[in-house]
Amino acid sequence: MKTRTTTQQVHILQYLRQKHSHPCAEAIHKEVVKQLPTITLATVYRNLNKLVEQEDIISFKVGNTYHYDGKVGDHIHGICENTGKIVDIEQPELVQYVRKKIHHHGFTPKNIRIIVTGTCKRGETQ
Amino acid sequence: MKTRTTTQQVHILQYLRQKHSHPCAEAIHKEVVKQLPTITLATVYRNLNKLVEQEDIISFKVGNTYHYDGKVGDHIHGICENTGKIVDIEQPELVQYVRKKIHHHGFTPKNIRIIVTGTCKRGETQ
DNA sequence: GTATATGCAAACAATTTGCTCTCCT
DNA sequence: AGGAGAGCAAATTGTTTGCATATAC
Repeated sequence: MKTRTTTQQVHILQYLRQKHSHPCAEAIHKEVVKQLPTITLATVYRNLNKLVEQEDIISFKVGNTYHYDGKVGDHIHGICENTGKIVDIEQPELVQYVRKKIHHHGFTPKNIRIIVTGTCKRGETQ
Repeated sequence: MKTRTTTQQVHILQYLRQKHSHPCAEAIHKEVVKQLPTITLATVYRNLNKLVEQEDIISFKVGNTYHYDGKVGDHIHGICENTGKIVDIEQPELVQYVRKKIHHHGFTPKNIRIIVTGTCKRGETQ
């Protein structure tokens, strides 16, 4: 089953690449529908699943909801309990180090998701 | 609203403390219902939520489902793509190290969840 | 005794699926 | 032309909730 590049897919991927928040499917739909008025939430989900499979984007759960991220490199996600925001913690060497340690421990890692709850700088001043 | 210790809660907590897998609510219900035939899935969920809030247990998502763990100390969860099992990767110092690094990076961490997909030792020989 | 927790069934929210039609290639 | 994808609506899954009754304190 060869995959086909559709307008919808292009828009979704573009949006995720450009946007550096970590929107959920509904937020993505809300945005993309502005340019493609007929696109449905189901289509957004189907495309997101495809993009994740192709490793063009990554996904992770917060609460009950999947969030999507156009940045695929190793990084850490921080969920600020005060601002509610999901922030990127760019520490690729740290993730690399964790990866190595886990491997030494006898588990061959593929994907590593590190999700931290706590407070970001902005959140602390609230 | 002061909390009350019920038979149901005791059984659920006991089960999670003793069992070192990482069952989901349904699996817990399946087990606990053997001793408490009238307990419902809703009650299991209510108690699990309470226990998580009280920090007697921890929870984390894999795929669409919450999994629960009676072990609350810092550790890493490995999801083996071959066996399907969730294994504990006991590396408390590593998690401590990650915690420290994240703090230095400007995010004050509370809970850290590290979830790795890959293959465990047993999975590799399959 | 009183209020919190249970059991039951119904509600919910996020995500998926079946079907028909569209439109890439 | 042929088939992957879109759109729509309905289904499914995991989890939560409202209400009457049971039970812990």
